[in-house]
Amino acid sequence: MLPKKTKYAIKALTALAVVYFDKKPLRISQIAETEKIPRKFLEAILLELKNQGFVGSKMGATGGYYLAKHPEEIMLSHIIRSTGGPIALLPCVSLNYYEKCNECKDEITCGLRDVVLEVREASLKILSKTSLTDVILREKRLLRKNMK
Amino acid sequence: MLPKKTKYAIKALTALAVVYFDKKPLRISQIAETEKIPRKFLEAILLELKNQGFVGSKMGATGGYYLAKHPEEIMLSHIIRSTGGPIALLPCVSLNYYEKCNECKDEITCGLRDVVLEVREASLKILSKTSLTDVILREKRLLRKNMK
DNA sequence: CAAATATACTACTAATTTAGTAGGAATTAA
DNA sequence: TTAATTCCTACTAAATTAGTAGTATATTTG
Repeated sequence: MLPKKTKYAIKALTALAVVYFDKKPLRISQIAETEKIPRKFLEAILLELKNQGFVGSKMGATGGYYLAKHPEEIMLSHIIRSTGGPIALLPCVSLNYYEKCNECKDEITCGLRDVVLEVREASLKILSKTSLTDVILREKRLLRKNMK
Repeated sequence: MLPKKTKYAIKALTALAVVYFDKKPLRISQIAETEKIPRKFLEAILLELKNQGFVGSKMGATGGYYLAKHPEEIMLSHIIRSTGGPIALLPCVSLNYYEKCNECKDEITCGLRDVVLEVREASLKILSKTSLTDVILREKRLLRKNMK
């Protein structure tokens, strides 16, 4: 499961992506309200996202956050990794949270590892080609579909 | 990530699957040693797997555990679910650990949910058709491949 | 029957992770 | 100068994970 932090990060970045072309920053409290994310927690998350280059910020009155890259360039896999949400089912097949498997004498010939490797690849295939723009597009499609 | 419990469960069941046709039970301590699983922890896990119908047991001297079903019938998805390892990335798309998403006004039109739903389906497709027999087969194949 | 060897079962516990919160410093616009 | 905002450090409470301890119960074998 992804931590809430990761989910909040994706939600917040998507909110910023929606207004990307407005060229005006969005306040933390605005995002917190519309996305129903605890204010202070979101503050910490956005700060981290800033340090990782996803967003930029403007301080002081009329300040706020804005996307630092084009929403098409920000992939869900990037966000997940940067906010500590591992994609792999086991550490021994994780690209970013790799840990040697203590039990296995030989990882290369582990049958279980072979399976979870396949699962990771299937998941990553989707997450690494889905951008913030795609998330917004999906939302729009779903809305249309449910209007009818 | 899957909890260690789940990983240990799969490892232990695979060990039992290997000797399935011997018709003799395997002692906890034997499994614990060869799979490098903490003895007492494995004891608790096997007991749970027994209550869930995966394995049977024989008490007393010469006792131990054995698979209660044919290894081809036991799928990784079953084991993962029964030992508390969620497959989905978010609770709102989990079949067995579903929880309503507090943030979403409408889950049906959530773009993020749409993506993680796709990821869950891709993962499940693999895990629900991979049996203990398949895990052993993969292991054998990997061994041959690495011998050359 | 007694001893040895298993599993069965209940009840803890210690460490880690998660999901936050509190409070003030720094910055900027009006 | 004041109000509004982000920046930053330092906590904290609750939940989860990964076990362990100890004893009861069952079974084989001599």
